[in-house]
Amino acid sequence: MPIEMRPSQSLRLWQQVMLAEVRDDFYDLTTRQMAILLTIYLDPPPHTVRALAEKLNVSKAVITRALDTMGAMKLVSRHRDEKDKRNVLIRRTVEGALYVERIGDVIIDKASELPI
Amino acid sequence: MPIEMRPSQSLRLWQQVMLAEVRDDFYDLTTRQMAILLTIYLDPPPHTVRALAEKLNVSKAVITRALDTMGAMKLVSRHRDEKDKRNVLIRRTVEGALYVERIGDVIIDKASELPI
DNA sequence: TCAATTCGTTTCGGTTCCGTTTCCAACGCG
DNA sequence: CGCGTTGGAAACGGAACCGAAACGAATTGA
Repeated sequence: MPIEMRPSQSLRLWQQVMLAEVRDDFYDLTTRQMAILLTIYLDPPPHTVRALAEKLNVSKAVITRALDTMGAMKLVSRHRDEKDKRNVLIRRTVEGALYVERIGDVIIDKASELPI
Repeated sequence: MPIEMRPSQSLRLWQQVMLAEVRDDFYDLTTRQMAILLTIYLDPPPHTVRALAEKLNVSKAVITRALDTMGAMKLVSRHRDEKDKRNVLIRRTVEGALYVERIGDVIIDKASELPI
């Protein structure tokens, strides 16, 4: 069964998750960074800079910088593609997996508390 | 009935909404700005800088700056409280209401498309 | 009345992000 | 081999944001 929500519920859910994120500010990711992170963790690998840039409709430089930031946070890691050494493959990390998992927990938690 | 989701569904929903936001970049709001905007539109007025700052657990300066930005985008408006002229009351705008409504539409849309 | 408090804004110095352009190593094809 | 193409990073100047602190105006209350 597909998830069904009324407009007021969807917005309230969004607000509650955003508030949780701001209040406990685990990592202060931008919307773009969050979209990149989730794509890396949810879509099947391999992930390259170029492919991510196309999927998000942004420039490659945006992806490179986001990977710099999230790499420093240890949320993702970069590795040269040995098959084609021009490519960089982006991989998940244990820390990143935990972070993403926690986001999912927050969403489910807030969804379950939603007024009917 | 409360909304129920499995972890994979919740994360996929989050990703899809983030991707929609990034790709069509309507307004490029930060997580904080989005939390503030939704609170103004979903929680009952009146909204003051101080109350918003407490609700989000951030400094008043953060709220002031976010209101500057979103005010320039015409998503919210500021008015002096005539009862107590130290206060600033933050109000909704037509443009902001449309924007918030659209976010709700995206969430519902993406939720309905979620794999079972 | 006048000092203390409250509210929101502004300023400071610093960091991070942005878009664009330029660069370089690796590839692939003639 | 040489040369155009590709993938990603680096460089550039500009814009936005940050926390902390200082600031004025409005209010309170002794």
